[in-house]
Amino acid sequence: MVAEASGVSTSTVSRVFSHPHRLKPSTVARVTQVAEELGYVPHHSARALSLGRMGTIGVLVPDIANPFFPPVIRAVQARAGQGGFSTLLADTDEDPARELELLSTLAQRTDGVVLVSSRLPEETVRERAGRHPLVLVNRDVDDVTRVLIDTGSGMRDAVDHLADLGHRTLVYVAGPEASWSNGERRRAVLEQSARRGIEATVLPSHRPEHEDGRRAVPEILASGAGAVIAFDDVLAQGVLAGLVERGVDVPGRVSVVGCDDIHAVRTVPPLTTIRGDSATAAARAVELLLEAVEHPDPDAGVVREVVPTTLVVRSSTARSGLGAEQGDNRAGDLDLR
Amino acid sequence: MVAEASGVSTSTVSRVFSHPHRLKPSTVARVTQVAEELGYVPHHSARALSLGRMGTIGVLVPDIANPFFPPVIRAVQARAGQGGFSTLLADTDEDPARELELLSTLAQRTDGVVLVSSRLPEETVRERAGRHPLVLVNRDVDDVTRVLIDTGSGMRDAVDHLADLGHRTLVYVAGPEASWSNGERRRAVLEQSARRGIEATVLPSHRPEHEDGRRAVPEILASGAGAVIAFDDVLAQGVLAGLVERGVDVPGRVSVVGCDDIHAVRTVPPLTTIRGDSATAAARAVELLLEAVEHPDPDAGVVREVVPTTLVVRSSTARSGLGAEQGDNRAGDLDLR
DNA sequence: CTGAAAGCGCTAACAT
DNA sequence: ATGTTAGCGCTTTCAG
Repeated sequence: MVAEASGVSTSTVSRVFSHPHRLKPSTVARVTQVAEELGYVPHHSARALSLGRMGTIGVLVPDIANPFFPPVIRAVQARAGQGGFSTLLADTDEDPARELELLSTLAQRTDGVVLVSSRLPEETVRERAGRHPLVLVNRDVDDVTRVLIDTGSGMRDAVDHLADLGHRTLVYVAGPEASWSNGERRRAVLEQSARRGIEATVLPSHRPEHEDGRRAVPEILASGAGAVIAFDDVLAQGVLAGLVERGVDVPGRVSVVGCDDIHAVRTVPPLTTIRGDSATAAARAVELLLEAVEHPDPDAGVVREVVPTTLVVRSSTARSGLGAEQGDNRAGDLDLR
Repeated sequence: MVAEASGVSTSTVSRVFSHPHRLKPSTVARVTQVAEELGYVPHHSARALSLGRMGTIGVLVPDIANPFFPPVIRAVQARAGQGGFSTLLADTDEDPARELELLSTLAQRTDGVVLVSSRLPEETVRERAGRHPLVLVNRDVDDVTRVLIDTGSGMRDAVDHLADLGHRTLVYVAGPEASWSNGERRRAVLEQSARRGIEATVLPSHRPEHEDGRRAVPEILASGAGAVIAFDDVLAQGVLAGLVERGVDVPGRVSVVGCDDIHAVRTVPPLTTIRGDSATAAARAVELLLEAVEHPDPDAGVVREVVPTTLVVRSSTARSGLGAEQGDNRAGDLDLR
């Protein structure tokens, strides 16, 4: 190795880059100097091979273009960086097959992976977690370490809020079938609606995309419901757009609530939504993962953490029937197709 | 290695995973079988060390939460995946110091990096490109391979469009100072405005964030300009929101144009903007990078490619003075602070 | 078609 | 405080 041009052994050079404090300051200085001049940089793979560690963790998300995920990814990167780890990111495009494939690839290249909003079957997740350090975010699988955002509770608050405003009918615009969050949210909405005497219906299976929300509007109007709760803010915003296009007053004629409080998405009117601290959840997941990576303890037991949510009331929800007298739109009845 | 439990040598196992066709099908089958059972997976770092290649490229972007980048990142991942490479992603948070640091880290862990919208000084970029395969997107530095999106030309079209609508005054809401795109766009707006006899002013230095756009509104109104061109759609959407809040009619009283055609961002009214194919640009960048990685040719010469843009006219721009008679807002004069 | 042996660049005992 | 010596797990001539 060229760095011995500074008259020391490879071990010394190695130490300069790993345990500088165990060396005479003068040598450190000299070697650093020479290395700098020669543009020498420790070879990462060699280091990883020798150390038996990659210094890298992976993050797998369903859709990097969904504004819910960037803050999560950022938080993962930030927390991993603090621990001296880099982050490998991959996007599954909401496709379970691709997710499994990428998970395998990631597993080979990292010391552990944070799997966010996995769409994989429970058994598969459990099986993968057995082979490799793995922590879940937004997915509740027994025997696998996970950190959950309790949007179910937020949904119950949302239903209460709507009930308090006098609403008796509501539709839940569902998200991806394979999403655990969607299951939680739907169940919470349905149960709490029953409890509060609200008639709730579900419009199933939407990709969390603006267009999907927009396209759900005819059905929403056809249902005649006075309120809609969407799986997330992206869908909610699409619903809002579709409603506005048809001249339906929000919140006068129908109230809309979203989920996740994606502030990057500004709406008119500002959306009532459910806020959970996804960044904290992500950071916690990384901490749990690094713990498992750095202190592998066979019988450490898995952890299940839950971060709370709160309902943020803005201007997209109002008293039921408020807009009735406006009578300026019967769009729902006109444009059902 | 455990895989010799199948009665062959390590070389054979290695070949099973690299050049299966050079082996007797029966051995391949047997070894694959055993490997599967034992859950054996080739050790990535060892492979990389031996091969002298990582099988990974890096992407560095200023802000993963800015909707302009996810499609770019996706395109990079997709194209890299086709070439059998994984993708390492990092986010610089618009901070040059962090960018340089991350670039070094990435360089160690990858075979090459795609540097998107770099905020680094030209000299630094050139210097880094000398050490490591590097291709730029949205940044024009001599002697470094790059693919550019020609938004300058789009901006000229936008100015023409506005001029044709009778506008005589305009303000350009600038993006990050260190952004090459911003430089190009500002220059194009200024030059074309001069050419068309439009009086153009610049509101400098904004982060491409909704809030920053919103906050620029008082100054925009104070300028009395009838049109605003924003650095990008994120800022434009912020401007729109700020304008709406103050009851300023768009496009009646002021026309607004954005840039990038970030369709995830729906606005009311739909935004006139400049569309460029960022995904294609990103994919090209990866192709160029992989070419350099796979066929390192010292005197290959750098490449400079430009992808074109088009002006997409929607509903946020209209004839100058259209809304004058509405007289329902003098918000600009009232709310200057 | 397959085995044996050397080496990729680094780190970690083990000397000294 | 530093040099020596083995590997880390894989790929690859070179033999057979």
